[in-house]
Amino acid sequence: MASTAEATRSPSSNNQEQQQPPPVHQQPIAPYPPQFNPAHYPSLPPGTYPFYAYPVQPDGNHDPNAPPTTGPYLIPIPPGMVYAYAPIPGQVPPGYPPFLPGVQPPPAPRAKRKQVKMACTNCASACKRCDDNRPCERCCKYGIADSCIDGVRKERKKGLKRGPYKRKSKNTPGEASFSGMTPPAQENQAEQQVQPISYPLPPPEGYYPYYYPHPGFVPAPPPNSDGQQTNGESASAPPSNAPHPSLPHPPPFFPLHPAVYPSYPPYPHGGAVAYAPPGMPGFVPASASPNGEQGDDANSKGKKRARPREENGAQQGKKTRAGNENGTAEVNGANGHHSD
DNA sequence: TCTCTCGGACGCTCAATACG
DNA sequence: GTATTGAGCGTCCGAGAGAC
Ligand SMILES: [Zn+2]
Ligand SMILES: [Zn+2]
Repeated sequence: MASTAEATRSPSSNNQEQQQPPPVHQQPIAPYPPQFNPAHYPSLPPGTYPFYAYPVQPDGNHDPNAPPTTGPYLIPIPPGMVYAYAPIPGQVPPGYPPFLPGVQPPPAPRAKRKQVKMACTNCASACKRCDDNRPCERCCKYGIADSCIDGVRKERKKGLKRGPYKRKSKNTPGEASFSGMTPPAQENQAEQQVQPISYPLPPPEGYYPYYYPHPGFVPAPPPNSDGQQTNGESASAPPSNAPHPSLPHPPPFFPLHPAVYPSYPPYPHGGAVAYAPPGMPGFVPASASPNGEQGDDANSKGKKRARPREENGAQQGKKTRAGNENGTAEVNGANGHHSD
């Protein structure tokens, strides 16, 4: 995408430099403009706010803790058209514009901790992060590489009776596929009737879905003097500006000029992770890669930190560890901690 | 400031259980 | 047979303490 606030507007907005509108994040939120049929979008949950995108790392990961590179990216579409959940909810990295005043970002979901399959004995006994290399990084760092070996996993006990399982039925109609991708703030709102939506691609871990007009399209320009709707195929528009073939004619939206909007890099694989309502012609995820690979392990895992460790027990349905909290931690040798 | 210790949160795995 | 559950067993976060 065109990176900063510089990159905005439609191709016909060449003479806008003189006006210098305020940064997008300082402009008021407006409803979807009429040319965007609201019926095509899920209703906007309360607290939605303009979308900020953050730079990606060279490896394709999207690290909100990384220092800003070229400054904040803002969706290069006129303000008011973009409503989204932040890709990293609840956070604005230092140096980035704040969320709109009075707008409450949804709480950040807890980042999932990634474990190695087997920690080396040194790291295991120190309760420190290990890696898959031998010697591991920590052992190298502390000069104990020679003793960096895998521990031995205990065999799990067999034949333990468990009693009946509770069956938690899968998605009942009406709640289904949104679950797990819905910001907690929205999930609580019973009145927010959410239609089951199946997304063409799963978002990278930690991302919420967001909705906005495809970044490659802007509202169609007003009719010309003939009263005819112009389109990208007209002589006044460059050929590369042709409307998406799937769009009705005349197209409701215009593709952006690729020179103005060359790409959409804030997301892995060089494209935005966009999820359009099903059946919306032209609203194709910008990064819907031909091979369908996206949000895979390689780019979405293992990058997150900062586990907010305050709220004890208020886990999202996380099992509680019976028997460990009350001094019986060593039963069965499980959690075999620091046993000397 | 760095390293070590360690309580305990939480991830991963897979046997037990449920179900078609 | 496959799918799901949920506990065993593991990793490792992060606070506190001690050493330098
Ligand atoms: Zn290690
Ligand atoms: Zn090691």
